[in-house]
Amino acid sequence: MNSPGLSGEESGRVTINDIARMAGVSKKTVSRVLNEHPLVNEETRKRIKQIIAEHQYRPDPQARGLALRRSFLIALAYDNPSPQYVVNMQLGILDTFEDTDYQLVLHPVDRNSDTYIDRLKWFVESHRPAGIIMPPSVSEDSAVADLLNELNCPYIRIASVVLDELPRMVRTHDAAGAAQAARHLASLGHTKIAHIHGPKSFRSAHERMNGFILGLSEFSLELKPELTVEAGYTFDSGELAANQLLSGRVRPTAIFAGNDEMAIGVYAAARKAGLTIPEDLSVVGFDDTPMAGRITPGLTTVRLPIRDMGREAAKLLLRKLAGAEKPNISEFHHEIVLRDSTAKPR
Amino acid sequence: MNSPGLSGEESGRVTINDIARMAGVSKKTVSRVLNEHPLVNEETRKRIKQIIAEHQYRPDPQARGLALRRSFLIALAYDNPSPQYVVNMQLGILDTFEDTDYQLVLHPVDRNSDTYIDRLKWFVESHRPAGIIMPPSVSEDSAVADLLNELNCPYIRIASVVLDELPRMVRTHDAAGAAQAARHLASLGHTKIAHIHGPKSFRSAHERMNGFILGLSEFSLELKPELTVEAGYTFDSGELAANQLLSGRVRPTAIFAGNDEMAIGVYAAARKAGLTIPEDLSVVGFDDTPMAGRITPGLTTVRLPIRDMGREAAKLLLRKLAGAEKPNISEFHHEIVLRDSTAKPR
DNA sequence: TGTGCTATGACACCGGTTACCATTCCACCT
DNA sequence: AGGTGGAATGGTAACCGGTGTCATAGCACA
Repeated sequence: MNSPGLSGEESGRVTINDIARMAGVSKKTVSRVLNEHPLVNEETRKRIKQIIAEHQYRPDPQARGLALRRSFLIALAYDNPSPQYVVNMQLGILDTFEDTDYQLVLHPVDRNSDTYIDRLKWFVESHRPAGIIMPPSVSEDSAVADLLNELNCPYIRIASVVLDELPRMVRTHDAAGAAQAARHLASLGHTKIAHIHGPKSFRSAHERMNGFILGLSEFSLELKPELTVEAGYTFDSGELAANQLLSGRVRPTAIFAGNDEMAIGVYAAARKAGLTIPEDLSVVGFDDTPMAGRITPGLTTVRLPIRDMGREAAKLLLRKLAGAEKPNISEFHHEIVLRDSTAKPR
Repeated sequence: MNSPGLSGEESGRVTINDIARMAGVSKKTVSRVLNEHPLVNEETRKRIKQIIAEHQYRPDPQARGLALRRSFLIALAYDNPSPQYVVNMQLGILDTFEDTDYQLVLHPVDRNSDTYIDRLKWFVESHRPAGIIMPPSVSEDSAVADLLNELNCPYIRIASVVLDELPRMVRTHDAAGAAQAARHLASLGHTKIAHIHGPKSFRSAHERMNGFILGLSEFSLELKPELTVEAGYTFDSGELAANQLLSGRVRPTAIFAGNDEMAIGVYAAARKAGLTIPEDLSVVGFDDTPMAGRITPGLTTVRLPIRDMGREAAKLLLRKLAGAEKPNISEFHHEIVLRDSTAKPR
């Protein structure tokens, strides 16, 4: 009814050409408005914005991407086995992307395969994602980082240690969190304290163990080698490790597990050994998975705000894409969640 | 060293023009080969394929999408609150997409917001996904289906009931699974059997209850109204419902919960009431979440192969995109997993 | 009159696809 | 034997919907 001389009004999609025609300018000017280019007359800008709003025009991301030689996809490259972790990370990232044009695509990585680097390369080369977010342990993989640098693909790493010369990452303080666990157990009066740590290939496993040792040292305690076992961050491996500890020469009165999964494994082992938690054995986990609150007795654990971290990682990435030069680190701190799995030794 | 006369060899990306030049044909012919068009000389086709392979040429999905007026994105539109479910669904879908050009993007839906339809519309219109996969309960939302039909966007629904005139979906048989649970409890000798069902807004909750009733009826048992409680598929609501059941006039000797979360809530309630599982109370869940196997005693539950379902949903979608006209349903069946939470009543 | 800045447009280009046309070759018809 | 129609094949140009480069017009200021 309005905009006379417009032929394609009924043909479905509104394009930049339509907007340009209606505003009586060239499409280049509309493009300038879309991209917040400064050299546009204020009047013109307002008029075009008005028309864009009226017609609910949205530039086509594919066309834009083609011209810009990049897409509006952000990939999450992950290999964390915990559904809880993965989902919360996704949700956090999506929170940030909510009103942007960016879409989150999933790129699970199997670091045991011998093609994961090729697959990633292939993905980046052909889909040209705007950026990549990597939680541990992909974030700790230098082969991946090298590849992305080579391909000039922006990325954000989430890790518990500083990994880049030019740091651009979300940093957690696993060591500090583990230290809290140590202080808690030590202040309850435990002295025979054991630790089940995660696989050596995970930096987080080291961080947590070192932090734990540090925390103990504040109470003049130390972590004895015979009370230290490596496991695989899984329930079964945790149970196995606990069996070993509980049947050893010195039976610990408290166990700090490197994650909740393994802590739950400790529960199973304790039950089979006829021990009651927390009376006979105190247990502390790490992660605060939902299960920690569901199980009986409730598991004392160390919480990390995964969703917030995802949100923040995405924000850092957007800032980088917007051209921010200043490198940046966002720090996140753990919080110990006291439940019913810890008590004074008897 | 080879392909003389080729100027752009070093300029980064291999394009369809490069391939055409090397093969001495027009890009149209290369395009025909890429799209499996029949009218190409067999010799030519082989030569071109050879060159494509040698140079690892991959057509740019964005350029392709622009020309085809669609993208190579498949969206997962979901609102299932269980991380376990979501992650396995994602993994299944990704299994299928592994060697295709399709990428999985996440589109969580909040059906309580009053803008979720607009957001979905906006997404589909601007990103033109090649298709959408919807698990429950989004799959049961007719407003969503109507929208997608209107926008002419292919989709696959995953649900426990047949929803489309022209069925194209992955179907589960929640009723049959629930019937297995009923048979199991009945054959152990239970007669005072209770059911905690999920929210009325979920079709699955109805299916499970109806199937359970059907299973009981085979043993001439019925589900008494006073032993039937509605809850919200969450841990807390399950615990609450169990409290109600256990303090009622007739105390049940067995409870079938509509999902594992609620079943774990029953565990908590039983413990607080001083009841031992399975001696005093048998419990059956639904879903077989990882927690079912971790908790003590192990939870007897009904398993659904989520990952397989995701894989299959993606396959159906690809088939549809490839032009298959025949409507299709893939059926999945449940399997009861016997653990230690059920026993004869005493 | 020359210089420099703002505001805008013309046009090629991103890397594919499609519509349409031209050519060759062969079978078939008169 | 020569003309004609159709299948097989491949070329050209336009197009998808944006962006970059460069040119140009208008105007203030020196």
